[in-house]
Amino acid sequence: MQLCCKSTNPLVNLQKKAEEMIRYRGERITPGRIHTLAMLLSERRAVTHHEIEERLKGEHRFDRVTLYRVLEWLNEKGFVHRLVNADRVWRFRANIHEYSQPHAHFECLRCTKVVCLDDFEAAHDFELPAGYRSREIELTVKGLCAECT
Amino acid sequence: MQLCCKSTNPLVNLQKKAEEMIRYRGERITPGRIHTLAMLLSERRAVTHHEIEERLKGEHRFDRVTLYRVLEWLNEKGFVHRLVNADRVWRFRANIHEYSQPHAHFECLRCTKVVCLDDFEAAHDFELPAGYRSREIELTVKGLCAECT
DNA sequence: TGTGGATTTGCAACAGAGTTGCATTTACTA
DNA sequence: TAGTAAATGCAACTCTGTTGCAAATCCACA
Repeated sequence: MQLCCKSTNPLVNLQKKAEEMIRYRGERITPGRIHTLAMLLSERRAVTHHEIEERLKGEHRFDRVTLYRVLEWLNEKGFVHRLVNADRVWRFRANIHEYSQPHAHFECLRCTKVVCLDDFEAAHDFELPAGYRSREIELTVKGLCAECT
Repeated sequence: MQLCCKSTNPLVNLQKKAEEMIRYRGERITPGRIHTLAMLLSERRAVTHHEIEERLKGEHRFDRVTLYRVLEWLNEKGFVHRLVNADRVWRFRANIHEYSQPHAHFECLRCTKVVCLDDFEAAHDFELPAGYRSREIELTVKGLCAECT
């Protein structure tokens, strides 16, 4: 299990990688998409819109609305996924490695940090009410992270 | 497994029950608390602030801020718990039956309705990163409810 | 039963995350 | 390279929830 492991590649390589990922799908390449996806590829934690905005401020000027739309687009196209925790703020994370593979999240009750627990197996069959159909299972372990213990 | 099973008791009895519950803990009785808790006791689904407001409109006039504060108080005191789903809106549910007992939630991807799956057993031990401590496990099954299938 | 004082309530104003409309700019196709 | 559909920037907006403060209410105690 690995947490928050920054890629060893320089960010430039990730920008190339992001560009390739988008081009491969036949979608339009824009600076917003490249920079945002590259940033998310470099980060294994799920990060907020605000955090992304702060981090991209240096290399590329961005309107916040544009960033919202880029994130929504990346989510729609399956490049990233998003989740919401107790502070009711969207958090985004690249889908690389595990396209559509379910995994659990850990949420720190004190600092509200969210990390992904990749080796979760969604092997549990749930008995649902009649007529209900399960599509995905989201599991969040809440507690205290190492810094907050 | 039961879903959204309205109590067979008339609402008046639930108001008495709510009052007893609060009095038993030595807390102050107010109309807001009684009506809100009674309403939540009658409902097994997790409901939003807005839904509660609508439903209480007839019997008791309420300021929305007061309702927010009542809900926060009920949550703090352990009479209800709250959860947030993909629409980033708090949902509240009475804790009766299962004080502090973990259970899963089902969230409909189309109508965003949330129901509680009571017979979930949080028997899964998770391998957490070093220094991390688990306090509770939240499990959400996402899919389509009977009406939306 | 009446009263003092801490709690709760109502109102207004605010805060933060996210959305919408629209004119301008950009990426890509032909 | 030009035309066009898509993406961007800006301003204004919505929606959920919060804060400050004066007025009303609850309840312990006399």
